[in-house]
Amino acid sequence: MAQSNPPFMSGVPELLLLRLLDQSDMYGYELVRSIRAATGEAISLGEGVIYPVLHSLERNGSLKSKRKAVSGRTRVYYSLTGKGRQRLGKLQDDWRRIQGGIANALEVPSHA
Amino acid sequence: MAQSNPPFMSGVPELLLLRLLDQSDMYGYELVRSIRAATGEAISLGEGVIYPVLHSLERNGSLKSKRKAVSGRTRVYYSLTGKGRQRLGKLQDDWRRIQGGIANALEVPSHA
DNA sequence: ACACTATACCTAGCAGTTCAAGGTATTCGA
DNA sequence: TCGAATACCTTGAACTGCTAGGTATAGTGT
Repeated sequence: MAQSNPPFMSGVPELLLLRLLDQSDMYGYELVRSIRAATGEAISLGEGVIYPVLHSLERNGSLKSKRKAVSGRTRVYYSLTGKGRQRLGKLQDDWRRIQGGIANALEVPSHA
Repeated sequence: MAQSNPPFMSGVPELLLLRLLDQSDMYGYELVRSIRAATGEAISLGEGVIYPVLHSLERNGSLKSKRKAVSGRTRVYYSLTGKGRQRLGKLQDDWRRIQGGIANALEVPSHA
């Protein structure tokens, strides 16, 4: 059946979104800039990445949304659910694991 | 014509390969196990990942290979070239950058 | 009044990367 | 002698994330 596991290093956009939403509710457009800021400009994810992730997280119950009209414009604020907080924990663990693994490999003294 | 940049978090298999080969010459099958070991079992890349990367690195001049017969079996040993060492440096910098960015985002005190 | 930028939402389609699953051949241990 | 381990390899597909669009409203400068 050729059932493929997700690539070993994926889900980072999801992790960052959940992490920021754990600190405060935010809307999509805001998250785009917040991710850039929170990572010290190291990571810049476009709207084409953010919105689809937001939608799939809401579909699976990790987020819930609330539309809010602000001076004529509509914003969709997202907040974490219990399931989302759980998901965040798992992704954080996964990340630390692979991050630590790579750190190990890199820390070994160089041959030169 | 829809020219896409590589995903912001790719090239880790390549990084690990180059890093290990910087320590000592190795052959493909050996690298598969070395990566598992060096990362403390955190990352496990199959032969289907390793061999293609090895070949493309050789094609672009980052590695050179040397066939060696060992008790009837043929092993292909790879070693870093100058270009490969340069490539390793760049990938290491890239990695530290994005790794640091994510660390920043995660280190901010949690809302809970 | 008009244009231009920023805000704010969204989707389709593709490109690049990694993965699973095979295939070949030799050697070694039970 | 039969299976597991060694050692090489490729194909095809899955998955993620990127580019490039699209809509609409509000603010700013001229």
